[in-house]
Amino acid sequence: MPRSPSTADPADTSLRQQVYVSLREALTAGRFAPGQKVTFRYVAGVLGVSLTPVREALRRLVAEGAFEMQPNRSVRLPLMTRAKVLELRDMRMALEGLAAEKAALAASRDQIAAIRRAAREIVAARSRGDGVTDRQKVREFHFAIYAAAGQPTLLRVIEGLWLQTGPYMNLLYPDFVASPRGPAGRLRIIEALQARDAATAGREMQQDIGRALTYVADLADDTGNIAPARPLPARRRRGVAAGADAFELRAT
Amino acid sequence: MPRSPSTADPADTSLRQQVYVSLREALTAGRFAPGQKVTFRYVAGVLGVSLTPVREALRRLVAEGAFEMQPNRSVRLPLMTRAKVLELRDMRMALEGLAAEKAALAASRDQIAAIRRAAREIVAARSRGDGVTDRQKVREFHFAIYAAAGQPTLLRVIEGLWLQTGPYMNLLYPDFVASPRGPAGRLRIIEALQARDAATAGREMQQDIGRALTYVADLADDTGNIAPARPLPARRRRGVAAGADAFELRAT
DNA sequence: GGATGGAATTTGTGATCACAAATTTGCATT
DNA sequence: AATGCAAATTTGTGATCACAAATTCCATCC
Repeated sequence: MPRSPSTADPADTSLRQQVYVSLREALTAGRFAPGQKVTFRYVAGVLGVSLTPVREALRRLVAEGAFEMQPNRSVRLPLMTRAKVLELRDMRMALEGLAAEKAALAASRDQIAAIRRAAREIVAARSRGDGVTDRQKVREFHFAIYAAAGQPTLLRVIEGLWLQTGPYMNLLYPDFVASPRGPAGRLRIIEALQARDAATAGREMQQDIGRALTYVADLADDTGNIAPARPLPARRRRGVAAGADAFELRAT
Repeated sequence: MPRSPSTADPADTSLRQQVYVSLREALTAGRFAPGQKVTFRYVAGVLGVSLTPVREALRRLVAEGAFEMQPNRSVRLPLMTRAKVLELRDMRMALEGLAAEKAALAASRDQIAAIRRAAREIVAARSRGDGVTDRQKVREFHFAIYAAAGQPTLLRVIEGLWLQTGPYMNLLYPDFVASPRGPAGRLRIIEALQARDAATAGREMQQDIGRALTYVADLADDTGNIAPARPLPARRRRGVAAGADAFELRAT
């Protein structure tokens, strides 16, 4: 068993890995617009490396579905149609439900404490209106559970699915939080983990994900346009294109 | 939606893709031994290409979990422990069950006919003792169903999971067939698809996979050794290493 | 005889180059 | 002003090279 079951191996210091992590973070932070074309040389230029590591990092992200390759051999951020959101919803319900079941059976006292802490921090951040911390802690809450399941392959696949939904969850963030989701669902999950009740933990996790992504699906049409209920603050236009913000290579 | 939802895009004529397909086939055919190290230059030499396309193809397979990268930065075929088989079993039950449900709702008359045909050919091949055709048709039967579900992302992830179990299913083939699996389960699946009974189709698919992989799990120990009930015909030793057979670049 | 240390070899990584496919640009024509 | 077409530019692909990390080999020593 490799030391790090996650895809972001901190022991890997290769440029390829650094580029991969940078792109992943930029993706999660919503710094690519839907349908935006990403060229190898542009990424290489921004990060100050040659094409070689960029190629490998970008190709990996294509393999993971985070980017898509077009027939004319250019790489773009995929558009998110309503059908694709629903497909991802059902896959995430199945796999993250499974992970929650496993976590209920395997989570240690310390791991449950960490999960509970993340849940508290979500509430705190949301009451402050701190969206960045909110999203970060939501992710932390979920992955603390999935890591506690102790299933490295399952974890890797779930990470891949988040990578595909991530950019859009971010794009729709204000609406997403306004959706009917309070801390109650999370508390029920934690309770089930504590009680080692795998069936309930799985079911509650499925409901949580199902509600969230059904809501997101209703914001997407069939042509790949995402339509936020309220217009987004600035520079982010719906539809294709819009200029890319630069992203920096994380500190080494 | 890309023309080919599968990972093996026939329209892609790049060397990278050809190397990827070659490695994939060699993997599925069991031409790599568990734990066997695979060097870039060896693959490049056998296929008569430079390192560049080999790197990208092999890295993609690492990203898909078909190979694993060691801390000393060499690429190997992962060992298959009992725990990993069980993990893959549960993931496959969840996702292939989901795919069967979707297929029950979406499969066309023609698609169901193709599924039925594959099921018949499995029976025929098995009665002839034709293992190669048997395995091929089993794969065809399953993927005909998953393709009928019309969910490209789901299909891609399932293909990735098969790529991880494939080499070992092959290794254990004689035992696997001897396991208590007849055509009955497959017929029940087809019946459910025909009746558009999603719940039953999903449940039957889960049972089929659950039975098969539980059986395989019992043949694996915790150290990564696969122990066939009867010794395998020849040159294939259990445990680490054993020389690699060459594999050829498919006709272009 | 087995352990040890350093040289020789193997092997992955990143940069660079040549080239062909795709895209954009710019100009001429209707 | 819209259209067609060729030149110019952009961009992905594959090969090659230099280099450092890892591995193997082999002589030497206890």
